[in-house]
Amino acid sequence: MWRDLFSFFWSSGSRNAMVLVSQELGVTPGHVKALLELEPDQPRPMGTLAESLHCDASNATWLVDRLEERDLVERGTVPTDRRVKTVVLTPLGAKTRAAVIERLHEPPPELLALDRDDLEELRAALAKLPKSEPPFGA
Amino acid sequence: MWRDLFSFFWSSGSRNAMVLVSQELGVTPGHVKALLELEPDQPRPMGTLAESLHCDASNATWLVDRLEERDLVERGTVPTDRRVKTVVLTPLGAKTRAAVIERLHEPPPELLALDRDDLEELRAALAKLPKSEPPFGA
DNA sequence: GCCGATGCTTGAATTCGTCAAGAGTGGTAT
DNA sequence: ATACCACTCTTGACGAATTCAAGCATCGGC
Repeated sequence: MWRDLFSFFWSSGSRNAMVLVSQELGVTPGHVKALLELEPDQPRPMGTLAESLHCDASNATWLVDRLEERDLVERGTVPTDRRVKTVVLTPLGAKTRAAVIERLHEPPPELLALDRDDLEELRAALAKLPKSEPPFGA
Repeated sequence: MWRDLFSFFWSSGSRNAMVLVSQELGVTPGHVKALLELEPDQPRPMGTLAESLHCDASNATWLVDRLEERDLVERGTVPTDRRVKTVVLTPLGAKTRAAVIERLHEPPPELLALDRDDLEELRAALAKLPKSEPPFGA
């Protein structure tokens, strides 16, 4: 049962969807992961970014450095605490992020092979899955 | 719709299941990826291994080197073409691979939270998915 | 027997990830 | 205020994973 779902995911392009997408858009998988964690016009402290990326603070620094080099994000500060540095998407960053999400949400061909009824059935069943906080894009 | 499924995989432990499993078993994620591509007692040329791993030939060389160091695989040759080197699981390798598969197939807690009816519904819907050749373990 | 194509390996460079140490700031207690 | 500890981010060292360019041996025609 679970194996069906897992195997499907593993075999379909979904497993390395992010790798493929990042190649298409000329960025690295790391860039993509980070971009997805940032909401447009919503600066975020490095710390919470590292946390939701499940990685070291120094790794977050490195990632943001790479993103900043390519004008995808900008660093900022908060007046209340001069220790924290924030990260926010630039217009280019927001655009790239939107493209990534658009591209990631394209269903794999395996799913498109299903007919309308089967799709609806699957949809209904999936709706029962507990909502683990959606990672991006509502 | 597809987004539900994708988001589920993304958010649930499944995304880094391989990382966790490899830590448990004392191998690296790279080891795991490679092990899953090898059938026991079925030597495989490096080339096709690299291909199904979607990686460079030199990367495959590097990976197999690491596996060989740990006695998980052995290199061999084919009599018909002395250029190709084959890779085959050792007994230890086969055992490790089985453990990995066993562990990977355990469903994530999110799924276990569903009640029996919902599970059955999901199962029925998934059964309609086209069979993309199962990557491992029947 | 030469010559281009093929299969693998080697070496350098890049990305990603962790850990240890440091610089700067904030908060608190004396 | 000053001393001290905690917190945030950065830097540096290192290992894992990945790619590219170059090299070596071998194969397959011609």
